[in-house]
Parts: sequence; structure tokens; C-alpha cells
Amino acid sequence: MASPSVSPSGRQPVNERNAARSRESILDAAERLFASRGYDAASLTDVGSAAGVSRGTPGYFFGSKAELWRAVLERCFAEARAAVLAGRDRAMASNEKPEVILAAVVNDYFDFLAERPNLVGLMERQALGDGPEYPDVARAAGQEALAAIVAELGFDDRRSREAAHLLLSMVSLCWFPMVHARTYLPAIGLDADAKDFVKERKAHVVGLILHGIAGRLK
Amino acid sequence: MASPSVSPSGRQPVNERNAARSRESILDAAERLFASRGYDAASLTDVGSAAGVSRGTPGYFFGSKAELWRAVLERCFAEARAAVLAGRDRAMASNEKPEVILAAVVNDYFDFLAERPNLVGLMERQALGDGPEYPDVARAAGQEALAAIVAELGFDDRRSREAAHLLLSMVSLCWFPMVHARTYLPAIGLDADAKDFVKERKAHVVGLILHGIAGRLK
DNA sequence: TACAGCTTGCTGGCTAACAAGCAAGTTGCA
DNA sequence: TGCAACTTGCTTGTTAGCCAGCAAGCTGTA
Repeated sequence: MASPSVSPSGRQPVNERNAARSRESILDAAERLFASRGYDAASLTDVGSAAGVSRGTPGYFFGSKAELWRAVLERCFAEARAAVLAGRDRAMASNEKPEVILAAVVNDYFDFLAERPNLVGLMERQALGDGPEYPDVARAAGQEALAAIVAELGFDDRRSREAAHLLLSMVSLCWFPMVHARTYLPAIGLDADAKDFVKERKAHVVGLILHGIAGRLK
Repeated sequence: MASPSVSPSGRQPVNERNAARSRESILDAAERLFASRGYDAASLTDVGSAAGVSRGTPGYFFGSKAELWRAVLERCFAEARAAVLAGRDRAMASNEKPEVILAAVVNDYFDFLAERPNLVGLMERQALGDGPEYPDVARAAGQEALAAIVAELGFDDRRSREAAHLLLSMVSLCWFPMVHARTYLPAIGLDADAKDFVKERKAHVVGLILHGIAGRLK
């Protein structure tokens, strides 16, 4: 764990107490363990020791395992939502053509997912019904992403359904290879770790999306 | 459970013993429970009672929970592989143009997944590292699907990589909406159960794929 | 044909491990 | 000193796996 900071007196506090820091450590550890092992297989004992606190501390701060799960999901999806909003603002400010923006969105989303394996794992597990259900937790990010796409493509209400399909396709294309990087990809001869796989994949996906909507913009 | 068959004497045997039938019942129950609840959350007691046998019987036939998991995966992927081979043969025999065949493949794959939620759940869980790892189990089906696509599109060796990306895209587009039908789809205003969602979605995916490869065949 | 002897299918009791949650105790800090 | 921030012991429940045993029914023999 992180080495304890030196107190003003210069002495090393052996058991420094810091509720905020402990909470965050627990959330971090739980996020990692829930995402990688799943709700059942990640015990509160594991979470505690990964967070550098005792077995009982996760329960002390979060009340129950189910509440800890919820807190992890909420923090994670809040981050995803913030990323969507940031991406939207960047796109709106850029004054580029929709094609260029879509390509950038695919690019950024790919990188975003690659940097956040925990988010991918958690959402995946939630979709599979792992852990207590909190069905509303992904809604805000989805709605905002959809609104951003609709606005960006200049679609009217009648075609927002088309935008939803397009968004779903983009997400599918970026998401699936992350989840199945160690199972399906090698089975068809692709190596997610190869030097230029990501670049190659991005190009392929951008190509599909742009050809797919060619002539249907505005 | 299935009603016991009538013995030659006409009497109903109370405890009909039938190893083959018990094995299949256990595999069926385990497939369902592993897929829906995950490896840890599905206990051997649950499997036994869902299969109409005692708590100890799954262990008797399969040795351990890990072995049962493997047996379930193997049966499931064997079925998937058979479906790939059947689809390939149908396509080869049809003499249709590649575009038509690709559209049919998307169509059939969509329906195949919709009819086999257990396969989807199991492969998803395997990708997430749930249960003991058997990394080789999906390989045969993937290889054969890839070979079929390459042959069908008339790609040479140099372009088999392109075919792999195309296959990956098709699978991603069909797969993701199945897994996230109750989470992501409603978040972007789509309803997987709506009357014509499937038709609409198929059309969208076929459109993407065909536009994406337009002018790159042969 | 009958029946002893054996195999095989299946059950359920037992155990050791480990889980979550609670409550009582301890320690550092304002 | 008082309270918040923890830890530790305990209870209760659940699990996988082992094992002894029972019963169905086959097989060889007379």
C-alpha cells in the first residue's frame, strides 16, 4: 500500500486514520475485484485486504456488500457520463464535419474503454445479472450519448431512432473486442496485444460506420 | 420432469435408473444455471434439484464442479461449431452472390443467438474469467467460421486478416445487443422486445456490413 | 428358472472452509 | 474526554467434496 505520509512533527504515524482515503481505497479495490472476479467471488475480506484495511472496514463504511456494489457502479457510471459530456462539448466546439467527428468519437471511445477495463467488466457483469440489480445506473450516460449523436448529425426527431441504431453499432463494435480479447479474438487469429491491432481495428470500424451512413447525413 | 416410461409389465417403475438420461438432465440444468447465474452462484445443489436428482448426483457423474463446467462448455461449443459448419455448407451450395450470402449469414446468426441465450451467457462469462478456464474451447468454431468467410468472399491469404475483421464486426454487431438487451438498449431508447426491433436491427447491420465491403469483393 | 454375487446409479450425512454481518472492543485524533 | 475510525471475535449460513450405504438390475451358474 501507499507509504504513510510524514506528520508535521516528523514522526511516522503507525496507524494513520483518514476516512476519506479509506473509503476511496475500498472503492478502488472493490471496483477492481468486482470487475475481475464478479460479485460473488470477490469477498469483503478480499476487498479489505486489497484496500489495506481490515476485513470489517468495507462493511463499516458501506453497510453491506450490496451497498458497496452500488457505490462502485455509481462512481463508475458517473465517470462514464462525464466522459460523454466532455466528448460532446469537444465535438460541438470543433466545427468539423460530421464524418470527421464520428471518426474521432470512435477513436476516443476505443481508447476510453481500453483504459477502463473495470468499467467494461462491471457493465458486462451487470448485464449478465451479476450482483444486486440497479437498472437505472447506466441510463443517464446512454441518454446523453444519444442526444449528442442526434445533435451532431443534425437528425430530426423522426430519425433519432436511426441515430440510436448507429450509436448501438458503434458501441458494439468498440465494446465486443475488449470483452472477448482473450477468447474470441485469438480464435479467429487476431491478437489484441499486437503492435498495430488497435490502429487497424479503429480504421476498420471507422470505415464501416462512415460507409454505412454515407449519403444519409443532414 | 419427463414422465417415466411404462415398463413391459405395465407398472410404473418408481425409481427408474438411467445414467444417460440423468447425465443429460444434469447438463441441461447446469447449462441453464451456469449461464443465468454464473459459476459461483449456481450450486451443485441447485443443479441437482433442477435436474430432478439429488445433490450428490452431479458430483457422482462429473467428478467435480469444475469438470461439470467444462462438460457444459464443451457441449455448447460443439453445437455452435456444428451450426457454423451447417451454415457454411448451405452458403456454398446456394450459388448466391457474396452480398446475398452475407445478408443471410447476419440474419441466421442473429436468430441463432436469440434462440440460444445459454450459449451467449456462457461465452460471455467465460470471457470475463468466470469459472475455471478452458481457453481452447471456442477455437474450433472460430477457425471454421473464419475459413468459411474467407472462402465465401473469395479472399486470398493476404486478405484473410481483412476477413477476420469483418467477421469480428459481424459477431460484435449481432452479439452486443443480445447481452445488453436489458441494460444498454433501454438506456438509448431501444426496446429489444418491440415487435419489429429484430427486423429493424438486422436491416441496419446488413446495411453497415454491405456498405462497408462494397467494392472490395473478389 | 431361480438365485447368489456383483456392478452401477444414486442418496444423504458429514466435514472443513469460507462467507456476510453484527457487536463489542480498541485506538487515534480534535 | 468524547467520538469517529477502525479491528477482532463470534454467529449463522452455505458450499464442495468425500464417503458409506442402499437398491436396481444384470450375469453366471446350477
